[in-house]
Amino acid sequence: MSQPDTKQRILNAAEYHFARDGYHATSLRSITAAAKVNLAAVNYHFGSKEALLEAVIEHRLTPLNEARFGQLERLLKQARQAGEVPCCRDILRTFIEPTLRLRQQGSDAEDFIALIGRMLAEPRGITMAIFMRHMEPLLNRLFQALELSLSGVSRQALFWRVHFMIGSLSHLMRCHERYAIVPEGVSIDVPVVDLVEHFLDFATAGMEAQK
Amino acid sequence: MSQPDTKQRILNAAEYHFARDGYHATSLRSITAAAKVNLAAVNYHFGSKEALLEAVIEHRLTPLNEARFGQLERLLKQARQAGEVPCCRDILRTFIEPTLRLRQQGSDAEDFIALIGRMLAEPRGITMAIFMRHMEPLLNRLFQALELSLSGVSRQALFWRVHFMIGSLSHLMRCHERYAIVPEGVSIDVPVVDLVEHFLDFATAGMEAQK
DNA sequence: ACCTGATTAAAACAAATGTTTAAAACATGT
DNA sequence: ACATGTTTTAAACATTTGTTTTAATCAGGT
Repeated sequence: MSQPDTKQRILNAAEYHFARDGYHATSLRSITAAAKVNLAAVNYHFGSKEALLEAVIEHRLTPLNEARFGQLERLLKQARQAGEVPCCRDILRTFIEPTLRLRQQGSDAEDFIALIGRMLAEPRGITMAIFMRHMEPLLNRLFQALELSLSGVSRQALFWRVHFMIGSLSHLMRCHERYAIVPEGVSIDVPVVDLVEHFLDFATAGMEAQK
Repeated sequence: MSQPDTKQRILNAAEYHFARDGYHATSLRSITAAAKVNLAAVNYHFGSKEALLEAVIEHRLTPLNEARFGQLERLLKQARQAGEVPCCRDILRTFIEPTLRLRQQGSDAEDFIALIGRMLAEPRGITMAIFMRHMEPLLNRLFQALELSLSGVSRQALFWRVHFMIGSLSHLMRCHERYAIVPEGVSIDVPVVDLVEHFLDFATAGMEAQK
């Protein structure tokens, strides 16, 4: 009864604390305390703090990226069969929707989404390297698809726009409730579906912008 | 010959290292080593590591925000006198241009811009609190101006779009040269003027997007 | 019941952290 | 030249960090 889930408990606690406080500001002791396991368990099961981070990433990012990849391929195939070019909004949706879906309450990956956001912002080094290794193929495919759809936008401009879009997304993922700069009459607690549409409104228009 | 600039040397070194490695991952010893001052000098001149961070922020962000504020007010006044409503692109420009100008090489605040980007991404706590305290008035004013210009966009939607825009900007500020996902035929080393226009193309379209 | 390998537990380790202390060096005004 | 307040220096401080060690505990097969 004790062994089976201790590894999982560590993963969950690590996810939570890495997401909340960042990699460097999180100590193994706070993780093991939250997971109610012995301090040495981390090094026993994962080898090191860094390997633990990679395990957390691997555990969540792999399925997420598979979902994103699958949806994108499906869309492209569908369009190809219809002899059309997929529209920008649909392409972006394949990337954004599976992501933000994880953000909704009770998704059990709620924390992870903040962690990705944070990784995209952490300084060069471990976190970024790990993250990019897992993202590169998907990002390349996404860029390729967008290039197909937005033939009017130069390669250079498209690159920057994707960059901006990723920035918007990572910022959104990172900021759950914080940011007290909420004007009157605005609610932060908006259903994820609405949030996706808000994002797609913004990002699609930005992508398609005429010079 | 020794006293006059030791404080400044610490500030510069701190700026560099905080920007490069983040607040938590930077040790006072690496700062004082780079600044070629004694370790205790930090606590003597600034009181604590946290206070040093605040000093760095204060030192750079105050003039930057004054520039942004000034440009925005000038624009609004100009429009008011002409009986017009300032266009979204111009409003955004007052915010973005002074910012990215610091990014260009040899601006001596090159590091700082990365630091802001990083602060916007660091977990709740010290950094964010310090940063927000300095940003809130300007952000409120910016929101107000945008609301005036984009009367067709709901308050709620506008809030999110500003959020996305800030995200794009902070991501851009943070990523100088990294991000190896550079497609063929794309150059990262683009003049700041061009970068500003790329950004404004994207952000303005995103802001003005029809639902 | 006993052995074997895997897991947990408590303690200790060495290294690095921010901060403080106390004395030395310096500059400045008289 | 002296005295005074400021700055610099080197050393030490108490914590905290990730990791390792050693022994205890557990589970399952024979």
